[in-house]
Amino acid sequence: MNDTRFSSAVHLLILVSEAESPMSSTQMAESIGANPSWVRKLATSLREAGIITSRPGRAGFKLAVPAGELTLLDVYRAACGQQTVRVFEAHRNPSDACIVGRHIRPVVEALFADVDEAATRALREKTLADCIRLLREDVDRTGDKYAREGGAR
Amino acid sequence: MNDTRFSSAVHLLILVSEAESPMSSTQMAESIGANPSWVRKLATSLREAGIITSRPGRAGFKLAVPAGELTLLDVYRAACGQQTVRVFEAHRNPSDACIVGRHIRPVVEALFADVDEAATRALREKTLADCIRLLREDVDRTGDKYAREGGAR
DNA sequence: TTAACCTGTATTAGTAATTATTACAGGTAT
DNA sequence: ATACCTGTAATAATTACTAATACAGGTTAA
Repeated sequence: MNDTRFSSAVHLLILVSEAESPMSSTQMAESIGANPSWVRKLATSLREAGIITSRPGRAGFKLAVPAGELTLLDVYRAACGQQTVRVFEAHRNPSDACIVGRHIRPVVEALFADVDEAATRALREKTLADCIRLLREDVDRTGDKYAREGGAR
Repeated sequence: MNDTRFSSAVHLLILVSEAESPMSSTQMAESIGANPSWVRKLATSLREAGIITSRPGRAGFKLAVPAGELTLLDVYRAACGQQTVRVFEAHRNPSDACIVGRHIRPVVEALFADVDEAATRALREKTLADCIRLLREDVDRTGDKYAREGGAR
């Protein structure tokens, strides 16, 4: 997992939560800096997980859950399709001809499991509302205006 | 960072620590299931970090630090060239034309920093000796023989 | 009711990250 | 002096990720 789906999903959900007028996938893709089709696929994952709602033919994604109750672990699971965060990649072809090669897998898996669990726990402690709060703080800090160009975003 | 250097480095260090007779990079590459040249590059990183010693022209990598004092964070830093574990990748092109795009970076960075720190802490708590212990347990559990084919590996 | 825009999805192409391959200049040991 | 080794560079191949394109419907508003 070295993709940007999780990061983009957080961005997307902030847009969904905060936009004054409903945004289309194309508009969100422009804000995220990604491809509209890719964004729709990401949105589909979030919808299937029950995080947002959407309907064919009609702009207007909506949060299906209060931002304060949506943990980033939920977001991660939906966006990346994995129950637990996967921090490292195990080497794929250890040799069975060697005693170390024959037994390295469970070793690595046990180690990784602990790291993964620590990362997963960290994600569970945060919600989308925390993200929105951080964003607003940064907006305030920089003196930027929250509404701009018509207020839609 | 989605490569297998960390996982491979652990494997390599176990070999270095446990092999009865010194192994060459080619032998280690065979055990790891990777390319000899790539393994030598990995070994170079470990040597530069003071984790192992080696000399041109002569097989025989050696641990430069007691296995019980070598944390996996040390290994990670040497193998991957990063001070802290990097769990997620941030999306690269958020648009400055959008208020969310303008302020999402610090939000994402703050979130990621917490996750990274949790993962980094987990790595710091483990040593190479723990890995070797796990490996031996698995060897015992499966009834495999630790020495085999001459005992070298 | 038709034009404009939308979602959802599939397919293919492009790009970037990762590893393999090859090569070779020396060092070391038997 | 032969065989094997490390260290390193350059290039190719592979894989993972994203972009691009297309299109079948759904929806809205003039």
